[in-house]
Amino acid sequence: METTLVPLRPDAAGAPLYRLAKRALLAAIESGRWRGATALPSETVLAARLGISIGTLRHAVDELVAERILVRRQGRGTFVATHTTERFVFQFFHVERSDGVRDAPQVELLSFERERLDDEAAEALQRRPGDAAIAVENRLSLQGRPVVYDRLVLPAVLFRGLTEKRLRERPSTIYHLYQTAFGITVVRARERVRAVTADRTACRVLGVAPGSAVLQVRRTALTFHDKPVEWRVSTVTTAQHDYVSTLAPAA
Amino acid sequence: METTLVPLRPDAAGAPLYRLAKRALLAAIESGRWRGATALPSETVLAARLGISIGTLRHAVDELVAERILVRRQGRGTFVATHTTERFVFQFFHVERSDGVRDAPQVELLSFERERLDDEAAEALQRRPGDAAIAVENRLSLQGRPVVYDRLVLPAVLFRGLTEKRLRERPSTIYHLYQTAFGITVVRARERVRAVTADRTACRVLGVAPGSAVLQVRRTALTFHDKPVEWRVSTVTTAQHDYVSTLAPAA
DNA sequence: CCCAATTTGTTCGTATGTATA
DNA sequence: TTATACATACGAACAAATTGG
Repeated sequence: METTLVPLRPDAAGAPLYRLAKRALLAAIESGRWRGATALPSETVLAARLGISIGTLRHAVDELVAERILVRRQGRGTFVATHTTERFVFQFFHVERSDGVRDAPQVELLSFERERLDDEAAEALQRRPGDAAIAVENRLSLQGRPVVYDRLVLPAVLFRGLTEKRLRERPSTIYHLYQTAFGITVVRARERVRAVTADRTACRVLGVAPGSAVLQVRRTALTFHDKPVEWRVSTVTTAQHDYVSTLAPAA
Repeated sequence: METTLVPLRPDAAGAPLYRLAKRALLAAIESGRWRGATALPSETVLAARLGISIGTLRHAVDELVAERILVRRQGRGTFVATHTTERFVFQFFHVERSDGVRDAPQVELLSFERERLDDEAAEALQRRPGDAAIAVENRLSLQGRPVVYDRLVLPAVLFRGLTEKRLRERPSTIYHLYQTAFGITVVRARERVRAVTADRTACRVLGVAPGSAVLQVRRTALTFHDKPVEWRVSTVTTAQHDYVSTLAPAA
């Protein structure tokens, strides 16, 4: 599905030009055309292709940068944001040591299974209960200490060809694998947190005492247009760590 | 301390003009000159006063709007953001019903006392242990159900003249009171969440069973230049509610 | 109800500075 | 050094929302 950048025509709804430009860019980004290390065409070229002024194009790109979908680098170009370890840690991983030290977690794969969506996962993923799914369990450790027990559920249709081996041998983060191997870019996530008492599995995986209070984080990871692509329930020991709410825009 | 808007002069560090403009605007905002319902001078006027072009001024204002310090309204003007109930609910209150219904909480004042800063509060507020402080306890209910038990600690120096009566008779949110009565504008907050077992006080205030798991949220509320002005520990029952992490920039 | 004044929102164009390869 | 890319800054014109007469 190759989209082409053509001169923009006014919208029925009367949307401003820069939003039309944003939509056009987003469609091109979704098509995967600019994935990887190659930069987008320069602002001059993009503006010319879309038949708009450079200022208007910049307005569109500004918004995509604010949404962390694009990254601009002066002198180099504009790129589709990739899921490097840094981005994972700072945008999607919200657990850090109580003294404030942030660190990338070490991940251990505990299980990989094919299953069916239960009601909760189905609702979160906007699919039907019983649809084919892949369930993955991970243990995340910080400074050698087990801290998070993750259970991921993925719609099988979106991740055809995903095997335990591929998951195990990925060179970078899971979201980076989604992006490079399946063309699925996670752009943001919704998380809801509650306190529960640790169940047997959590006790075993995290080594906490039965009955201790742990955090349960329910995450829906979204790609473009807020389409859900992953459902994840994380159990977090907060004996020596905290869940940190994403901070507001930087000064 | 009345600051004046005068033509900008280049910076020693070579900072861009729009950042100098932003700093100048921020200083004027902090001085309290534009607090309340009155709009800022129009963009044309501000640009003229600062001796810069309208585009450059808009760049500066754009950033302040992104940081939720200013609010623009087409046809009306630009205003200093106020702590209305809406802003409180959407920017600073992170608890909502598990089914996703967001609602403004009803607040009950439980206690109001003068005390001294303990080590933890002192560190969070960047003050010395033993400094004079005011401690306030609140119970927040949603749909008539007690959900949050808040304990606030305020440095007494910043809130001279704060009495139980004034707190009780405030017409709007607590942050609105800070803003209007003490000239303290909370612009953002840092929160760290952990799971704990409810202590006696929490059980009594929230009516939960002893030993149940509850959330503990530690918040440092910040004003301009990230200066801490309030330390708050909230205990949240998540039997029927969730703590929702602030969502990324909207599409 | 419409008109006029005011204010922000959008769009265009141009020139120059700064970082990178 | 040179070319290219984004960053900053200026100015102008018109559109859209709001307010008050």
